[in-house]
Amino acid sequence: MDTPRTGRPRDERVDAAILAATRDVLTETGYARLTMDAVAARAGAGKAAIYRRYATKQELVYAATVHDLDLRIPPDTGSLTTDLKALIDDILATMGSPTALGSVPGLMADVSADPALAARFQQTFVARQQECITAVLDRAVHRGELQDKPDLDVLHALLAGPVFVWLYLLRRSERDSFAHDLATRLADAVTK
Amino acid sequence: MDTPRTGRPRDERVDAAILAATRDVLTETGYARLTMDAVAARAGAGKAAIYRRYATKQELVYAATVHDLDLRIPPDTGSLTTDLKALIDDILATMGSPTALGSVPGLMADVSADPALAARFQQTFVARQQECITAVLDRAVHRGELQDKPDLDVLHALLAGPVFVWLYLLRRSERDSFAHDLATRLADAVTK
Amino acid sequence: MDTPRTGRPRDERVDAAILAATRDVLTETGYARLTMDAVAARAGAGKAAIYRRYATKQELVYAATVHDLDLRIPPDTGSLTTDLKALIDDILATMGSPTALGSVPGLMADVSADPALAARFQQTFVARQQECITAVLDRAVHRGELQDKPDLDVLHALLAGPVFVWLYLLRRSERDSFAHDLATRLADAVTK
Amino acid sequence: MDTPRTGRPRDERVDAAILAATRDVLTETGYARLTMDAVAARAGAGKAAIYRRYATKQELVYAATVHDLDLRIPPDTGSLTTDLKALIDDILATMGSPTALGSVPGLMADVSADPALAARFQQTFVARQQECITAVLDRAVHRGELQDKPDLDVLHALLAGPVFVWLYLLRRSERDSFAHDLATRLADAVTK
DNA sequence: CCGTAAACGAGACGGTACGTCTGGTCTTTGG
DNA sequence: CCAAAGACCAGACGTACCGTCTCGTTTACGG
Repeated sequence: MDTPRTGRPRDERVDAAILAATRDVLTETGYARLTMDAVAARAGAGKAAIYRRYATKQELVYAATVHDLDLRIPPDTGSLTTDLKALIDDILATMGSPTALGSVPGLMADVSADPALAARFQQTFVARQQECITAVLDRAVHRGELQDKPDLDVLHALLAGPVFVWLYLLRRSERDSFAHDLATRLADAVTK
Repeated sequence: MDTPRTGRPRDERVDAAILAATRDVLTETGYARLTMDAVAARAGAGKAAIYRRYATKQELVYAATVHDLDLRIPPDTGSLTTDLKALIDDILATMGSPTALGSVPGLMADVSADPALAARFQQTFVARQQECITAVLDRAVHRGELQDKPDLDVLHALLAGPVFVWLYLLRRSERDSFAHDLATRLADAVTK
Repeated sequence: MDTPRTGRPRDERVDAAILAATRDVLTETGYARLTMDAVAARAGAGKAAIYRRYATKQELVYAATVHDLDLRIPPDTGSLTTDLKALIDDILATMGSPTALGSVPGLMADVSADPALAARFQQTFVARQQECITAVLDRAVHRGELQDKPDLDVLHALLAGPVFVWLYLLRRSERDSFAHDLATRLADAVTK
Repeated sequence: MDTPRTGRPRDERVDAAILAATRDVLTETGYARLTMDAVAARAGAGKAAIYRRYATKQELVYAATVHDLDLRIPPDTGSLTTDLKALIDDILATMGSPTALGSVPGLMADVSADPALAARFQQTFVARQQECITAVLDRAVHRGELQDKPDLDVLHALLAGPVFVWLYLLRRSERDSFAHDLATRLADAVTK
């Protein structure tokens, strides 16, 4: 490894302060108006301390945001429809937090512009969502609700896409009824 | 109105050159690295000529991009599934053009950050997509494939969301098979 | 020339404001604590306006300082000693101004570190001082006070050097008596 | 005093390495581009080892430079002119060394900006030069070459100033002829 | 057919943020 | 307690971009 053996170690409180400050600024002003100086000032840190950890502004926002978007495998609720509903609720909750609302659209733009960031996005965010979907589908197969599992990418797109569009583009109907309607229709779409 | 009565009229070739230059720059370098100076230089125009037409960079990109995203009402293909397939193909084609690939994610970030832009986005892009969806659903009801039409926003999210996710996030499976799979499952989801 | 033919011309008031602001900041805080941001703020200008005119901080300070160090040919006072006294007084006045006191030592360091700046320094400041010395010597020869003129560089060093040392290093004796003593001794040194 | 009584004694090799590294960097890149990190790296030392010895960058450069500028009382050569010549040669040699050429102008800027440093400069460098001048003058008085000694500060300025200007500003004529010419004229200036 | 008004290319303007670098301090491990 | 290593804060550096403004010139329309 290239881990240094000597010298002053990184201060974990600085790590935390930087990420917390980033989230604060994102929540208050949104991605477009986030500045590195503002984050540094808020964190009580120097800019060098930030750039020692993250090479660019995009990496910083990525790190501060993606960590909070982490999903847990949804608990078994007894049926495919309710499992999907739980998963959708979880995604809506994480992607709909005040911080996420301010940062995710900008983050998506960064990710689609930077292959390196895109690769990391695949391995963390996308992979994690697909794990959760796989778990739900496996349970449905085990219950006998499904004969064969649909293409994972298609189902992923069918689940995450509508949530994304509703959160960042439409946001008109009531949230829970949207989640319920979506879960029901997805179950139908999958079970044919 | 604020229509001027006298003075030199706007040169339409400048209009066209600006939009063409914007699309070129978007395609080559993407939204993040598009600069107004680059567009002006490419168009052989001054920056004032751009700002006379578009108040901000966002408006310029919006105008250059959204015009090409315009959908036509899909022709009647005889069934709901094939109608949906045609609509999805159309959306994939317009949103998947080289220009759109470079600009849409950034444009979405702008839209979600600027309420004024969001309103215009609703009235043009979103409304147009929903018109097409409504036409397809009406035909399905008329054919007797559907009893009652689902909530428009939910179906819109169900259709546009997966397309968006596949284009800008996943893009792994083959395009036509994705479109086919998605159309089939949407038809199932709608007809129950 | 590479003078641009089109475009907005430089605003002379900005030129003046930048130089005036530079002199103000030099006088108030000295060279070591002068910052480009402070100059820009004081001038009511953007940093780009400064860097469009001066490539580096050194060039800016050089331009702002050297202009004020310009000497006039001393008037004929009737004798070599009094001519030298007048010249020394002039140098003491220009190099001893509040702005010069704050900037000259730093400027000398820049000049001796940057050959390009040194060349310009030779052609303006140094050449101008030597013109004045030459004029004084010529008059002395014409009066018959001198048979042959001493080496110009040596006399230049003999005149400017002590002034420099007194101003920036010693500064203990009373100024006019120093000038008088120096002028007398230089006249002796020259006339043998 | 703040002399430590216990613990590990300072490593004299580190002392030497720091000063040697400072002189190397000064010679190679000049004062303006000397950084503490560069000195530390070159010395194979940590920055703390430097700051434990010198409070500021200025003090470090001062220490590294001034030590080499130390003059010895010039030996009696039999006449005022030759004594002055010997002293001038010594000053030219010390202030004209590669290290001094790179550091003295910057050092002068520091000294004139920082009263504390100026005081130490007076007590070491300036005082030492004046000791040498005094010794030369005393000998001249003793020989009967001089009736009364001139003002020490004025003579100091008359001697050191020209040397400084020639070394750092003009540097055109041949060195030894400059020294000879200067010594002769100073002797004339002093003896009237 | 001439004057007015607004368009045009070019590029300077004030302002803001970027990512880098430096100075001087602090904190670790190890001798 | 001292050593090297290197993280820390603060803040200046020079660059890039935005949206505005100013130049000198060109081009339509109305009187």
